[in-house]
Parts: sequence; C-alpha cells; structure tokens
Amino acid sequence: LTKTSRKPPVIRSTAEFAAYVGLSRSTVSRVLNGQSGLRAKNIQRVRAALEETGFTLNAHALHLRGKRSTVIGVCMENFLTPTAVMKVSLLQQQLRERGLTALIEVLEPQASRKTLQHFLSLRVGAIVFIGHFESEDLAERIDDLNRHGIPHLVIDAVGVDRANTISLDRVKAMAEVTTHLLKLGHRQFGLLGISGAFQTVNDRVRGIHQALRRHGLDPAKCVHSRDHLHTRKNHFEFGSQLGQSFCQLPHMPTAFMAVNDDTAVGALLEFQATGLRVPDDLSIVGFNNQNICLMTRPQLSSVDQQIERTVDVAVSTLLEQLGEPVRRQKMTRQIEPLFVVRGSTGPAKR
Amino acid sequence: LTKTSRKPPVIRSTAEFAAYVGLSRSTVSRVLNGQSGLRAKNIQRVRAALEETGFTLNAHALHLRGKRSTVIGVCMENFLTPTAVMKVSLLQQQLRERGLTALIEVLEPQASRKTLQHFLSLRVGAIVFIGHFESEDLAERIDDLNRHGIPHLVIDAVGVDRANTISLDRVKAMAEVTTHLLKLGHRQFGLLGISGAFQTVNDRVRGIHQALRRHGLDPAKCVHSRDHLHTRKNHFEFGSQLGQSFCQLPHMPTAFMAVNDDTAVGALLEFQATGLRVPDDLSIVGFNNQNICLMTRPQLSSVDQQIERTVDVAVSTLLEQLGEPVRRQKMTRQIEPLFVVRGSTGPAKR
DNA sequence: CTGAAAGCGCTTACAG
DNA sequence: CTGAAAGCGCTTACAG
Repeated sequence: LTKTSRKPPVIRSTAEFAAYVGLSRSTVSRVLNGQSGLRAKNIQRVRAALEETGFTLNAHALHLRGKRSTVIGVCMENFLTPTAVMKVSLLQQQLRERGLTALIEVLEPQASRKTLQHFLSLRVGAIVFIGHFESEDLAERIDDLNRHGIPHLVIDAVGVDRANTISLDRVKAMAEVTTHLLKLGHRQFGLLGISGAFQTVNDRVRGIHQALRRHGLDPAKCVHSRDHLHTRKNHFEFGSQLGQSFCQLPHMPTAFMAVNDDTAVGALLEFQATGLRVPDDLSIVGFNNQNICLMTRPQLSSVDQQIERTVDVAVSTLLEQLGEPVRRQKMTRQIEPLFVVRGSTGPAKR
Repeated sequence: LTKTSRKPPVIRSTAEFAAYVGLSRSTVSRVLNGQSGLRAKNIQRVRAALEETGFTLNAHALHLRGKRSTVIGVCMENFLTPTAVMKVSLLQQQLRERGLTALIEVLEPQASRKTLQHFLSLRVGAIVFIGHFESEDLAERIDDLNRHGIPHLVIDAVGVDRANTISLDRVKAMAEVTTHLLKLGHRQFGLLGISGAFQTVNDRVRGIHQALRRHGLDPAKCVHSRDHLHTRKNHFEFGSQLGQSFCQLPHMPTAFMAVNDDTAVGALLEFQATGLRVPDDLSIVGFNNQNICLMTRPQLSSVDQQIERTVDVAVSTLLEQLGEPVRRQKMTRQIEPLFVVRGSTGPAKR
C-alpha cells in the first residue's frame, strides 16, 4: 500500500482498522477516545489512518458497552404546523450543541406505540413530544416511559396526566389580547375556531373570560361563537365560512379572536370582501404570529409563541432530567407569550 | 411473584427476560423471532411475559449480529418549507408500511459532515436528502457515501454531481405555464424571484424560454426581471418589493411568474394595492400550490409538485437499491408537474 | 506504553 | 424440542 494510494479500503470495525494501522485494537481505541499516556507516533498514525479511511466507530457496538445513550427521541405530530417545524428544528440544533443527537420520528396516532417501541429498543436517553396528540394515547405512552425509567418532555400538548409539560401560557395570552381589545372600546367579541375539547382551547377561553370579568363584563353576554355551524377541514376555509356566518348576524361583534393565523386571515378576507373595513369597522387578532400575518392589508395582530424561549427551557429541563432518576412528581413550566399588535386592531366603532 | 402482580419488573435484556420466564435465552429468542418447532406452552409463556413486562429487544445488539440495517437516514434542510415537511412526513409513513424506519435529522450546512457521520456510525441502510442543499457540499457527502457503499437518494436538489436524484420536471412545468399565458394573449412577462445560481432556477428559466421560442418569440425581448434590485429575506416581502418595482416601469409586463407562492402573493397584494385588477390588468402564477393560493382574491394559479407521486417513486427507488450493490451510474427520475389554473390568470388586456 | 481477554445483548449453528 | 457456546464491534480493567 503506497502512501499516495487514492483509494483507501472501506473499514467497518476496529479490528480491521487496527490491522490497517498495525496496532492492537486496544491502542487504537485509546487514541480514538483521546486517552493520555500513548506514544505520540502511534497517535499520529491512527489519526492519519482515520483521515484516510473515514472510519467511524459503530454506534451500536459503542452503545452496547457504554450504557447511557446520548440520543434523544423526538416525536412530532403528523400534521406539522410551521410553528411545530420551527420547534423541532431549533430543538435539534440546541441538542447538537450540547453533544446530544435528536432522532426525529413522526408520531402517527395509530402507530404511537410502535414508534415508542422503536425508541425504547434504541434505548434513547429521553423522549420529547412536540405538538398536539390524542390525550389518552399520549398518557398511556408516558406511563410506559415512566415504567421504563426514561425521562420525557411534552411541548405544547397540555393537560395530559402525569406528563412533564412545557407550554405557552395561553390563559395569559388571551387575557392580554382581550384586555387590549377592551381598552380599544370593544364590548362584543367573536371567537373564530376557539372551541372544542382540547385543554389548549379551554385555557384560551379561560383567559378571555378572566379579562372580561375583571372589567365587570359577563362572558355569557359578550362572547359569541359560530364554530358549531361549520366543519373544519382547512383552517383558511373554516375562517372564511365563519366570517360569512358572522356577517349574517343582525348585531355583529366588533372584535374577533381566532384560533390561529390561517383562520384569522380567512375571516379577514371574507369581511373585506363584504365591504367591511379593518380596523375601522372591526378588529381581528390571530395566533402564532406566522409569516402570513404580514400578507394581509392591514397586517394581522397576533400572539407570538416565543419559540426560541420555549426550546431553551425544554433543553435545559431535559438536561436536568437526563442524569437523575425519573422524578415521580410531574413537572410543568409555562412560557410567557408576546402579543404583537399590528394594523388589524383599532378603536371600536361607536 | 404472584400472577396478579401489578408491577412487573423492567427488563432490559434477553438474559433477564429468560430468567423471568424460566427458559433459556435461545428458546426465548426463537419465540421472539417466530421460529417453528417450539412447544406451544413455551410460546404462550414467552408471549405472556412479553405483554406483562413490555420488554423490547435492544436494537443495538440486534444490529450488531444482523448486519443489514432497516433504518433509513433522512436529511432534511434546515429551512423547512411546508412542501418539504409534507415530503418528509409522507416518506416516513411509506417506509414504515414497508417495515423500514426513517430516522430524520436536520442537516445544517456547517454540520453536514457530522450529521452524515452519525448516520454512518448507525450503519443505516441508505440515506435520503430532502430539500435544497449547497451543491458542492452535498456532492462531497455523496462521494463519501459511495465510498462506503451506502445507497442514497436526493429529492429536489437537482444538478448535484454523481447524485441519484428524483425531482420535479421544472422545465416542463414552466413551459406549460408559459404556453398557457401565451394562449391567453400575453407577450410581456415578469419573473418574480426566478433568478440565481441554483440548477432548479436554471431549469425553470429554460422551460420559459423553450415555450417562448416555440411561439416564435425572443426571450431576450419579452422576459423581464427586477430581482437584482432587491434583497431576499422573506419571500413575501421580496414579492411586495418586486411588485412595487415593476409598477414603476413605463411598460409593465402583463403576466408574472413567481419562484413560489409566497412571493406571488406578496406581489399580487402590492399590485392590487396600487389599484391594478387581477386578472383584468395582469395575470400572475405561483409555484408549489400551497394553501395560501386559496387565500387571495382571486385565488392563485400555481404549479403543484405532486408530492405523493414523488414520494412513491422515491420509496420504490430506495427499495430497489437496498438489496443491490451500489450502482456506479447515477440515476435520475423526473416527476410530472400539475399546473392548477385558478382565477389569477386571464386573457391579456389589449 | 501496549496487548490479550472479558463482557455488553443479541442470534444461530452445534450438540444433545 | 431445548440449551451452552461462539461471535458481532466495541472498551476497559488486568497483565506485562
């Protein structure tokens, strides 16, 4: 084998690699692990051969010896919102910076057990769930994990029994939005898509009611919803239909709060198509602060989920748990929302 | 240990599991692998214990014995478009149905080597790249993979040396769009964001020119771009600026083709804000056929990438390669686009 | 300073 | 029909 050989062999084990270098497996292993007390010449030789061959240690063999895994399993929901994608991407980046590897799998509702089994069989160090999942199903999975002593973290899916959760403070978010609208003089409110059995929805409604009561108003009299009259297939279409639906009311609310930005945009365009002016005739607020908030005229006021902060907290929580035995008490942390005011909210028409 | 014990032990190896069942590791292993010639009673016992304990075989040990891995590494680009997310999600679903597992990692430009090393060390069966990557960097990674005898597949990032590629036929897509506009009487065309060093962009421009020449027109005289006057940070904003920019021309084109839907929507809203009517005064076409195409009035004509078909082809290509030795000839397949005509394209103003 | 040997958790010839 | 033993690719006491 000449030094100028351009085609080094593909090496798949330390045994082969040691033979190639001309040293024992032990010595090679020690160099690879950066141990001290080795002849400089040997270190050089191993390093050079590593460069030449591009050899990588077999992660499976490595794990079989070393017990503790540096791999974190990430389950993301199958219907991915841009917000969720951002979280996944940031999470992986931050874990990588701390020497951990995130392995992502899409969690299908009907295959959740199978996916989790795969992570278990990989003996991952911890599992993170990002997104909204079927609550009972998720609770079962988390029981499994607890039994196996594997720490977990749920981002967003609040209200799951025994789940360690990090989530946006939705009560606070909606209280803030509502207070803002109250100060602008609005007294009649329309909800767009804020209904249903999710805990996240309950929290948002609670925030709205809280703010209203603080202003001495009765939620039952000033909050209106038409969600029950339409079907949700696509957020935008749903928003359009709700917009139309509200226009048919004799006394239309002057302020609207939507479950997300898509729904808000759907309604906004519908209102404008009817000849209503925003924010002169009515105000409207989205949720998530996505790019489409900038795509309407006027631009859409919306609640920002503070994704970077969320992921920061998630990662540090994860690291704390990683060393420790699994805690018996469930842990929850809330993230402060940021309400971004733009042109779609203005003083109530008198 | 009573039969009604509610808290079965957590078992982490076949040795422990075999002891729990009261059989040898060999027998347990045979049951787990569904081999024939075993006493029915023992099969029952193992199955029951499996159910009780939730034991999973250690994937690492499994792999160490079994050589061939059923894991496919998926690299997705760090800036995820909704289209890319859809592809990743569908890909994982389809691989799962075929007994393979997709492990996803976000490929950061500066860490591409590290990510690939991780997949190599996991000894994955193949690697799929989804999205747009730095062409030279990707080419290097693919050389590495070829050297290691690991099959790969690139979805979307066309024009990479020696890469097996599956991509949308962008030449055809744009030829079709252009022909459609020509038939509507348009003769002057504005490009919105269709410029730059990417092969995908070259292909699209080629398609446009092709169609023009077929109609006896000189591309140099009827295609206009203002991309060089503005900076791209966010597609939508970029589209707005381009829209403004075109409005300042003495002779404005009557038909516009955008690099993606966001850019098209940005320009469309800008045109409308200036008082121009779509499609009466001008026509505009997006790309990707995302949800936002439905959010404008009129709705946006756009090119659909046919994601399901793309993933289908990707998976079958992957399965073909998985058994075989790595082929020396690079392989490319093109997917037929679908041009979806909506209200934003109409007869040219005379 | 370096090497031979044991062991991590599996499966599969090889005996019985 | 079932069990003891070897071996996959690593690392780390244990000798030398």
